[in-house]
Amino acid sequence: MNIGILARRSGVPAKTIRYYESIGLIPKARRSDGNYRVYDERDLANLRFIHRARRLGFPVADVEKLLALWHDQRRPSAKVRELALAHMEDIDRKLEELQSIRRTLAHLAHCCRGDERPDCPILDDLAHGNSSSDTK
Amino acid sequence: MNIGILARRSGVPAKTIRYYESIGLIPKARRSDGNYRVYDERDLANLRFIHRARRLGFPVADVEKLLALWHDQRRPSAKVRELALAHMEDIDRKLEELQSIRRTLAHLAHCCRGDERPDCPILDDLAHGNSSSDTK
DNA sequence: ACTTGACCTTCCAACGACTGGAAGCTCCAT
DNA sequence: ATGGAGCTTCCAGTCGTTGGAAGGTCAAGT
Repeated sequence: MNIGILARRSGVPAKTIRYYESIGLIPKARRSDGNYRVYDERDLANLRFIHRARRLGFPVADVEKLLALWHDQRRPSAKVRELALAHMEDIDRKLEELQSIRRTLAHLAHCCRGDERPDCPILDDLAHGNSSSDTK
Repeated sequence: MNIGILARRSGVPAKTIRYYESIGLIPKARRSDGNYRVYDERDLANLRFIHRARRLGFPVADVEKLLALWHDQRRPSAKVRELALAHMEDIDRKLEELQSIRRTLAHLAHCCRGDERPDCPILDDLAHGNSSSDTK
């Protein structure tokens, strides 16, 4: 299987597969006579795993750990759970920040008439920081 | 006012102020005899504006537009409102994605016992994508 | 046999928004 | 004059790709 097929079947772009090889997330691929990378079903399974973990927002470093745990038949599931929970806390922090920002923005946009006139509470807030943009 | 003072008073690190100058977000500063950057209260007001806009998550390109509108006495507030609303839509998209990821993660972590045994629904899901990690 | 076009290779650069660090200059107080 | 804080420039690194150039390979069609 060439890299293009692997890309289509895994959902990971060829460019990204090469990148993953370059940073050591996946092993160096065997090469054909014409120096093309050659892959098999195991590589596909690996890449699908990686793709799903990335879509769940795990950083590449975590994906590496998850892969290692996946390949380790004797892993304790506690370690995986720990990684997932830590990542969730990260997400919760981001959610809270985004929600706070969203609230401020919604309030300001609501206060702003949004017409041809120049007076604008959004700019006033950015300029003087009186009200709600002090989100932390 | 030297760059260190400006940094302290604006909340923007000196390094970042130089970076903003280098990308043209703020004008090139006047220099002292010893080639130090010299700032005044207007620069401080500018930087505070930038700092608040950035904290609200506006990308630097938007901050540039907001700054220009702020300096334009004849701006229509509609333009500012438009920028703010577009940014809010962006935030809403991110919120939805994060929330979807969070739900999946919470479900998986809930299903995983997290003990010394190797069987782990989180890894199973990443490996075979049966359930809920197909968030889009 | 030759040509076309799709696919592959490597390498370098860019994205966004900084941040770190090295090497060296300036300013002020002691 | 010496020390140390603060400033200067420049280059590199962060994170995870992505874009593009220049060139090699492969299979199909004429």
